[in-house]
Amino acid sequence: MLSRDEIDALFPADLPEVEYWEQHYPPRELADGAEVTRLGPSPTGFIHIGGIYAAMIDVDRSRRTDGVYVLRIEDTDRAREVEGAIEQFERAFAYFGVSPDEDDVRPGGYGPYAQSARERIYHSYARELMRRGRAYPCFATSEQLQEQTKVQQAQGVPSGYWGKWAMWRDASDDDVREQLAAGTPWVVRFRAPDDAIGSRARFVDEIRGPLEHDANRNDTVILKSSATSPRLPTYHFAHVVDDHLMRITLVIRGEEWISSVPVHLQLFEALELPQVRYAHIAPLMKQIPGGKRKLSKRKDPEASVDFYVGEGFPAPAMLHYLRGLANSRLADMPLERALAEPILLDECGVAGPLVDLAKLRDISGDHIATLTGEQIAAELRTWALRFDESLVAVLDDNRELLLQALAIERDGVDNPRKDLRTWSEFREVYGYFFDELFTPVDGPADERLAPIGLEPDAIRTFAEAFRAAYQPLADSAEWFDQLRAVAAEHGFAGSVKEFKQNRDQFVGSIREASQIVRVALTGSTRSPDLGQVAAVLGADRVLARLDAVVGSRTTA
RNA sequence: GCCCCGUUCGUCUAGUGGCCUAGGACGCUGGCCUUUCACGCCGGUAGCACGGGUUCGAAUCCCGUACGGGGUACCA
Repeated sequence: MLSRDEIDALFPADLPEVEYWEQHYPPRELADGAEVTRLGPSPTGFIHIGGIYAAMIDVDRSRRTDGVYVLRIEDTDRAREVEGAIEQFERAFAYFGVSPDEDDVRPGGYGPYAQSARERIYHSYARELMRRGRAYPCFATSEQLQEQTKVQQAQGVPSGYWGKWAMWRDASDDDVREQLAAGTPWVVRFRAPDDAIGSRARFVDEIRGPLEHDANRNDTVILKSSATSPRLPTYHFAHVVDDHLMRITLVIRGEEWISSVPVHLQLFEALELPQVRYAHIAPLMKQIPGGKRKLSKRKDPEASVDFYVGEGFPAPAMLHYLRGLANSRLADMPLERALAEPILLDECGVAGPLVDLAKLRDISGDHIATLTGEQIAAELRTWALRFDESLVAVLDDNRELLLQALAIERDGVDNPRKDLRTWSEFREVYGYFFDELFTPVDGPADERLAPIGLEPDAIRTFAEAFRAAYQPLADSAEWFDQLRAVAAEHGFAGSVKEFKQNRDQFVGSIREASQIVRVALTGSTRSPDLGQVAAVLGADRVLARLDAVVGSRTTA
């Protein structure tokens, strides 16, 4: 082992001792039971919906216990960094109400909160480990390591840097000095405990209970190689140092980390630091032919938070859905209560759930149905500002019309319609109220009229007659009576039942007649009560749209 | 290869040895309500991965197998 002076010479002379950091980041003064949680995203592109899922649980645990939720940017892999990723995080977290209590824009005394800015801290601890003989420099090249892995695989022994394969673990001081003097690039490796091989690591996971794993035998890298600053730590080392110094109590992270817990435990022990507690959550999955897999950033648009925000799923609906995934107890509650109730770790599922957009849409529709027209107008506008610029102008120019349209079967009704599930659906579901967003049908043969199942001639005839007799009656029942009257005159049965009993005697039933008018006015076979729609539209629009069905032969 | 985590209706799940001829929700679907579209209401559909144990009794406990996910990186 190198002398203390030789080890210290590998680091800047003014590098603080670990005691300095311990005092600089003292234990937090929080009540008993307060949880300090953290999320450590890498700025490698868009934020994954799983990140929001984890953040939501972090926020819940910390707020419930009067603790703190910290956001730490894990940017130790500079090669994968993407420009603007941090701003994107900020926006996504704000949208879902899971902004951190502490990060670089809301410093809390435990920063900096980006790992790339914490280099000196890691170095202090790495040097300390080296002084204690618990870490050492390694000069192996990646070619050497790859070659060794091949040999290990051929021999059927576990691959890795351990036992006799750990070539620099017990190298002579002279060999080390020689490499250092020659300027060979080096990394710092942790010296796994000598008794690790063959022993087991045991720990308790807050979600899964007692877990057991082979103890780590690898001398894992803790400081990566780099000729110039920054010489960054690996995840394992950064996790231990940061989570200790930030005084994190509860680490909630993906289950892919379970296999790494043994090395983390060894690191805490070697540094003589108290352990954090762990909760490993199941990953969000996606259905694929023949099975399911983890939602992939690259392949699945619905893995991205942008997808949900862009589609216009309201944040409360998303949160309700995500909470239900975490604790199924919450899925069955009304939204407001589901958001207020705590997320319990021991109730979290252990198998990765599939993200079910049909279910999300259902929840979203339920939520929007509880909003007032004013609220919908406001939310919709906020969404459109970002994703549908041209819609904003239409909404602003027709505010009264918009509110009237939204009021149909919503205001003062026991069970509002659930026709709007996302903001992006607005154009499709309510667009026909606005001339700017509506394309009138193109004659009786327009394909939008096809689902009714009548001949174009019959459609034209009825539309023409209805148009001729049209009265803009305000009362919805009276309004519909005139439709019934015209329908009866033109051979439509008064009820579906009547029509079914004597098909040959009728052109269709009141249903078909109504649908002709519905498609004429709205372009769709689905819409709220026709009388109310017509009242909001106004007589001029109604007549013009009926004319459009009749077609060029009798343009009004 | 080795190690770890998992596996209840299509999906999310309840279920911790008898309350389970397995409950709820979404989806799909039949009907009712209705002058039209919906909403709502009532009903239906469909599941304990497989094989051995333990037990008077197992979805629940044990063992094995299969399948899925993850780890075995100077990625996180």
